[in-house]
Amino acid sequence: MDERPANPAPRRVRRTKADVVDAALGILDDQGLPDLTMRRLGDVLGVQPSALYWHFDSKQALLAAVSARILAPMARAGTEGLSLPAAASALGTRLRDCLLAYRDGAELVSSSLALGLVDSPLHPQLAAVARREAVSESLARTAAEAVTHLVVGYVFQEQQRLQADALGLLAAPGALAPEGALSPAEPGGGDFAAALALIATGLAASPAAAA
Amino acid sequence: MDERPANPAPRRVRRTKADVVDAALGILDDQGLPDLTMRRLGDVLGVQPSALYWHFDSKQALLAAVSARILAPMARAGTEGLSLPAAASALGTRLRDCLLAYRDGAELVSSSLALGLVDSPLHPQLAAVARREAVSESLARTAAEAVTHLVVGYVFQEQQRLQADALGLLAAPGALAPEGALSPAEPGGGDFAAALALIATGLAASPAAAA
DNA sequence: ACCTGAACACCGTTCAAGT
DNA sequence: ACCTGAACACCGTTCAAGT
Repeated sequence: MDERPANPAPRRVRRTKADVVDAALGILDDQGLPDLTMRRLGDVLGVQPSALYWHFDSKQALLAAVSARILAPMARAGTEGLSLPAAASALGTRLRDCLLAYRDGAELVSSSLALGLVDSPLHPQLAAVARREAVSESLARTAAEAVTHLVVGYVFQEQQRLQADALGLLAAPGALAPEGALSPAEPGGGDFAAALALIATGLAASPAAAA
Repeated sequence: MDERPANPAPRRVRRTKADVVDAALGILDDQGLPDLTMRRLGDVLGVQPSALYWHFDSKQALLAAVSARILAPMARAGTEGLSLPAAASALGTRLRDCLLAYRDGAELVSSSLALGLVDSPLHPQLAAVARREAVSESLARTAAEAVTHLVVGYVFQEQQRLQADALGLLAAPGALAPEGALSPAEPGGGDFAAALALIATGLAASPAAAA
């Protein structure tokens, strides 16, 4: 995955793919996705924007690598002893945490996922659970896709609201809302858990034929 | 919603908000979202790009109006005699049709929805069903959000694949895939229906206390 | 192998001014 | 009320050339 040579202690002065992704994650987290431009990234790395095209074919490819890094903790999630519904629920919660860990994480991952530039974060684990539990693998795939879309959609909305509220706190001209309720006119808040449970319940009630 | 004066047959020569949205939908459908720029839209309307800022505060506001038009058929969907799970399923299918009706429809609606610039397309109808069926309104809201995120996520991915395949058919350099299978390496295809059924099943099995 | 410098073909938005 | 013209401050990407 990296073009670093085989000899030990390479003492690089040049940037590597991982360095570029590091810098991009930094910009993403404290400036947001719209400010993650090739020019700003070049500035942070002390390099011309055009230099980035030696490391990545395009900005989309770069963003896919950033997405993969955001999703990396998903590969280390344990599902030992869990049923398929329980695993789907646990992995959905964990995916939400991964996306919330970086500003605009859900928006970024959403598009990398839609473009097929990053792997489905839940499928390998849920497929393994299905094999162990003698449940249909196609049900596992359906569960992975349903939970992924649900979580990404929820967190996308959640992160936009977080930023809107943050701007509101700084830029509200006259009447600030009392310190009680955030976002007064906003209807639906945090029933993410209820929605995730809906899918788990559906899984538990599904005719789970053997693979 | 429109600034057209009250007298009948106004014989306008100037553009109205609806005209701008019409033109935007045209560009969207046959050039795609990345080509829906204020400059191209000005060209189509025979107007300077800056003129669009008299009709809309920003490009985002314009895109929200386009999203609302794409979602307009949802308001005319009937749910008479349906249970909450059946209504959720039927409306989910109809939402998919709305999004598929325009190129990049899901991507566009996804961001308008996340930014809170467009109304939830399923909530009013499902809330009405819940009242009629004496089911908790919070369950209806959860169902509306879950189905919406699921459908939008699925169709987003679906539309990206459609375009990738279309490009592949035109641009494939040497070996074209045999006319049998589209997108050979693509893993999961069309179990959208299965995922939607998962939510409906979960709804049917939920403890639906009265509102 | 890794990067510079310069260019190309664009963007969204603002704003004074016109009619 | 509706729009022009010009400007501002940006974009992603390519490509010859350097080291």
